[in-house]
Amino acid sequence: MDSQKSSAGASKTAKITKTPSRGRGVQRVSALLDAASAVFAETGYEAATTTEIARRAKASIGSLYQFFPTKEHLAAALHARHLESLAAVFDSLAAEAQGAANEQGAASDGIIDELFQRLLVYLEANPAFLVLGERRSLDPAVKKQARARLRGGIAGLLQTIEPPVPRERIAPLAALILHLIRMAAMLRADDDLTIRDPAVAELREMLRRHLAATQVKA
Amino acid sequence: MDSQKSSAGASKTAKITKTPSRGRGVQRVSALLDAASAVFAETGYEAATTTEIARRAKASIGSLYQFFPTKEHLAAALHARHLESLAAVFDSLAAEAQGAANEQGAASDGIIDELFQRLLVYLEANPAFLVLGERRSLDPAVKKQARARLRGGIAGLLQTIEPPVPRERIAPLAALILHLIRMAAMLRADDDLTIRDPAVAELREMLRRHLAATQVKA
DNA sequence: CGTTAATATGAGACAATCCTCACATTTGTG
DNA sequence: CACAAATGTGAGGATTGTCTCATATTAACG
Repeated sequence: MDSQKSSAGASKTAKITKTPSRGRGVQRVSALLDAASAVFAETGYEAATTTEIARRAKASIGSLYQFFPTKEHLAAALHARHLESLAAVFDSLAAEAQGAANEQGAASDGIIDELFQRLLVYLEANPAFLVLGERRSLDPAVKKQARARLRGGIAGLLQTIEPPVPRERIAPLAALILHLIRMAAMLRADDDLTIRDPAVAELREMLRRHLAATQVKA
Repeated sequence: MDSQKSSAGASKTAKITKTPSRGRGVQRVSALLDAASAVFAETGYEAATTTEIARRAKASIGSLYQFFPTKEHLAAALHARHLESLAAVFDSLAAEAQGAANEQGAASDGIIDELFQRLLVYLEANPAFLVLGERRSLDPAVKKQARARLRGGIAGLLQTIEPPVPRERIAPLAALILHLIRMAAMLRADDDLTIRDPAVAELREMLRRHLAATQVKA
């Protein structure tokens, strides 16, 4: 919900975004973010126009700039919002893994399959997230932080599976899996119907095999 | 070298690009393409300006527009040029595989490793290719054709390895490998130093394992 | 009901960029 | 050398897009 980087300083033109304090404002912001998500997904970051976003949110441009002093701020807020949603996915998945562990004594490695599935669904439903995560204007520090957060979530899940994965492989594996999921999403969005489903199947099988081989069976 | 789509019709504003007929023009075109490659790689397609490209090529904007009637035409020509180079890589690799087959009786599956390596090197040396292949304005038909060409190259190599890969797995595998290589390139460009090399290693090991398991040992 | 802070509006200032055009220069050719 | 075709030039037309601002509307609260 926090629309701007008020805490992590170094904002050159310390332009203060007005956070809505009344119900109407909150709704507007939400509608603007929704519209932005759609437009960014359709046209990409650069080609997206603030005018079009405002139009779709049934707001005037002035209204948009009341809450988001810059197109870039709008993108940042939307990106942050998506990250929150993804964090929720990780949390629920971790809870499931925990539950399974308590019942059976150990979490299944199927949790990774489940993760793969859910993230894929999320990314297909919210293509703007990938667009925003790859846009040129994204502050490298923010990008790094976002990646670290996602990798951390995956690493957390990797730690729970049984038989275990060697400690030192967890970090690179998490990075790999994150990229694989993004790749699967791109693959589904881009490619030919006849090729994309078999290719995604091949990808998942490859990952399962690799994971199984990496777990220490001893 | 063919700068425009003179053959495969359906060009709406059938604007005819002037192909250089004198040596000076050929050099200009080459310099412009080089400059474009650099600028596109640095800033992405949309943020790249024709003015900057002309400046780097030490040409005037007028000169640029003499040979490329549109920024988009320039991008298309550059994309085509990169595709040619990549085709050359595939050819040389196929020749090697053929040579190895004649000497030892069967091509090694190490040829895929070699492919991976060479494409990775090419993509790192020519980041503009990825930029152009993913730009929003890229004609879907052209994109499809480019992908098919690359997949075809990989499929050709897959067919030569011994023990063989089942026929019906070749196409999806080729698609998968193509995406994996792109992913590896992005991974190297994007990620943290401490994570990227282990992650790429993990990726290559995963692919090797998957390939080995897919080959019919019988 | 009256005051005031929040929210809404859209014309247009300002800047950036693609591309054109009228004209200049170079170079191959008879 | 004379001529024509190819190539070179850069000011500026035309368009587009971000963001500002003066002003209008809404709604919470005593």
